[in-house]
Amino acid sequence: MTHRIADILKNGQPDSVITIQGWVRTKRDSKGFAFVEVNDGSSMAGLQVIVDESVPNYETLAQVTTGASIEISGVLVPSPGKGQRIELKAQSFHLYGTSDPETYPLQKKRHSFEFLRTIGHLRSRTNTLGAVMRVRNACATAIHQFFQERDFLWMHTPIITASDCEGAGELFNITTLDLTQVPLTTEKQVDYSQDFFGRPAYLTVSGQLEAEIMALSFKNVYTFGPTFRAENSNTSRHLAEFWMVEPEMAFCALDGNVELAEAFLKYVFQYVLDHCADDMEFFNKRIDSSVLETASNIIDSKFDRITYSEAIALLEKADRTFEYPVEWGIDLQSEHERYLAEEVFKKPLAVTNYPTQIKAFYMRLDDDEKTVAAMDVLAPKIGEIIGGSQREERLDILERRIKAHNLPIDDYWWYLDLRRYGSVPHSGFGLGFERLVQFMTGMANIRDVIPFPRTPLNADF
RNA sequence: UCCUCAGUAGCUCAGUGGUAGAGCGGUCGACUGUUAAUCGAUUGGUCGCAGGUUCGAAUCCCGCCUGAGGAGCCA
Repeated sequence: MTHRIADILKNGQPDSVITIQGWVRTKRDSKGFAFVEVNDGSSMAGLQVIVDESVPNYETLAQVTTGASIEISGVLVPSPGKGQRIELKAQSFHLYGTSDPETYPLQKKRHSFEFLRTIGHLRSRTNTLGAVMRVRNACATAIHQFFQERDFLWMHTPIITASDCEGAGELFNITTLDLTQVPLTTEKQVDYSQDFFGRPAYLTVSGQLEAEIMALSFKNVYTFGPTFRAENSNTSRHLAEFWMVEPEMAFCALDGNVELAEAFLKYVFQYVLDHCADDMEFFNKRIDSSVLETASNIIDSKFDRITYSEAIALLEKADRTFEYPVEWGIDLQSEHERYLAEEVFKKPLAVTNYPTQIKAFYMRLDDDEKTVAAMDVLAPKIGEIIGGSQREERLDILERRIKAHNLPIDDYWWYLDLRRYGSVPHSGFGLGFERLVQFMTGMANIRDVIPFPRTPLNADF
């Protein structure tokens, strides 16, 4: 039986006989003995192992270099050196796979994230990416735990969609047609009747509409899965393939939606602090010295709530000029969102009731019809982290709004049916999972918080 | 997609018209408690690609490719 290094570092007692398996991070040689630091991905810190001449096969230690895979058995002893409570005195070791130091790209020194992206198959062995992946895993666990504790059903909404009526962003077309010989109709259009689904098909850009179907059967549901946008956007906040969390609640108005969003963020941040303390300290020390403060700020402060109109009033009386001028009716720019979250409130806030013209057709029309029941949660440093709304549940108004947006109303037959048969007020929101991990860790680039980022011109690994 | 910047050794970078450089890494050696070990020696190049100007180009000009930051769009 082998031991997990994280458990040994935390609970390992002197004189215990243990076996570990992992990858060598560094080796420090001296005459007659060497220190080997081994990491198995279970924690930020590795276990320091002392191998001296008395160990069988000592001569093969020369091949134990950075990146090599190894199994070591020995006795735990208190460490006389600084930096670790205990260390492993090796009695035997087995070298599984060597790692040629001439060509192994990871060095002991710090690498740029840009370089690490070019070695996506090895970067997860670094301190930072290791910490990111553990935090990412904890976030995902926290999300499921949060919703499951509240009896939300996890719903697997489709990844392939045959209607482009979701209306958010550019879609990836999927097809089994021979692209070197595309069948054409008599009107010289692509003849999709010969394609796999007999019609154009795409990768999903949102599971919301299907989540609404499920909410109107099970009351509270959530989706958590991959989402695709074919936008040619090259920023530190966009991916072509990302994961999205979308809760949807029946018999729930906008207030309940804001309450859920607040409870959700607090829960996830607390969970990660509880389960990834070392990793979070690492981010605070090496990546962004404000992540711990931000986390406690999220957990401890009651989110403020203001309407869009109140937000505009605050921006208009701000003693500074914005690149984008402020007036009622504009969509809030990132500079506006950051001003509100970072300088006015200095904590997360929910902005509600945006102008009808700038929001999606499915958001519930307010009584004056000038605004809709939308909500965005704005956070310091990151801006919008959650976007959601109460959905329009009134059939006649929804039909009117679909027409006003010049959308093909026949495509929405099933969405309208939900308002025809047992319609109820319902609400939900969407959260970009990678942006949450970014927010949590302080990582500047979204490509470094997902194992294998897909962006324009980049689909390696 | 737009704007700005960048691309030189395995990595991080210096080098603004005249012999291709440094630190780190790697290799070899020394060292009985290291922690980014230390010390000594050594190794290492299609200067992104293609064209042009020039006696001479990493350096100046044109085009392209790739990356980063910002913007837009958004999650």
